[in-house]
Amino acid sequence: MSRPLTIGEAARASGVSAKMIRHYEALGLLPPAPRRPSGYREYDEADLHRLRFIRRARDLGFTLDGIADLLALWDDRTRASADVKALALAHVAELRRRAEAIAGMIATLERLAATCHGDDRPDCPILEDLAAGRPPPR
Amino acid sequence: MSRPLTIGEAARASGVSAKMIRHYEALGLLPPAPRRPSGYREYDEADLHRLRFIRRARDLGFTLDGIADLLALWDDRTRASADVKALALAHVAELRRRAEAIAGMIATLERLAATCHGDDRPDCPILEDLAAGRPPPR
DNA sequence: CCTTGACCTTCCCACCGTGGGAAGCCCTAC
DNA sequence: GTAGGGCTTCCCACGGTGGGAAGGTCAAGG
Repeated sequence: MSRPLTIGEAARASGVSAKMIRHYEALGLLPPAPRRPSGYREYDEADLHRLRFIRRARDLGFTLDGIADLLALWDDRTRASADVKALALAHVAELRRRAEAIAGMIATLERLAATCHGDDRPDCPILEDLAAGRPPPR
Repeated sequence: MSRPLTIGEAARASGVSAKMIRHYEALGLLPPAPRRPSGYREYDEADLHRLRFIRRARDLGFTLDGIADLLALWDDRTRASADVKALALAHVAELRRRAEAIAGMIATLERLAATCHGDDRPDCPILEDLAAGRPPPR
């Protein structure tokens, strides 16, 4: 039974900035915080829990939309674990797509950089390749 | 010596949308296009070349700032190829950082998903882990 | 010549997620 | 009672892209 926290304290304790806490509340990820007569928001342990949940999910690359879905499942004690797993795996698939895209870029750039002698002469296969600009696929 | 292109034709030929062509011009990545008396922009082969350069650089994940740097080097016929190579390798380093961050997320999520039985029972280690929310590193 | 439809112009607004900062009130410790 | 830090709301910015409104222009066909 501890004293309620101010938004700044909740921010420090959760790793979510005060600015973002207000924003998440406005988005509906958090229930509207109760207010002191002065208008100050108050937070308790349950709110901290939810904030840390959000923080962790963001660290795992979930979008706020995805987090909203996760929170809905979290709030529903009768959810099937399969639902959560499906969400997680769909996100993994998305992350893999991004990773592959990046890997492709790295491969191309490494290949180009390898053929660039990198001295003070001006000719450079990297720029030449960029300039070549093969026919745009779309 | 062909007829100048309209912005729409340049867009189709370069893979950069008309909207983005105007935007890039406003940003200074492209020189202001000459105009017909009606105000229509006109593009020639050199412009197409530059647009395809930008398109390709974006496909390789360069930011518009990075592209501005690349274009400056491209425009400077006396640049040292080492300068270009340094830019490219710095970008590769950045891409690698992103790829590693994503790989970490994937690893964590896969580990969690593996321990989630994924049936219609409600208990789920994925949500439990998110909820646990270890002390925020910052 | 005139209409039609595709194209162009500028302008503003949206997304996502986050931060900066102004103007003004509140709370605590001295 | 005053100083300082914290809180409130509000608007604006970033990067990069798209949507769409309101209006002018072009080419082809009748």
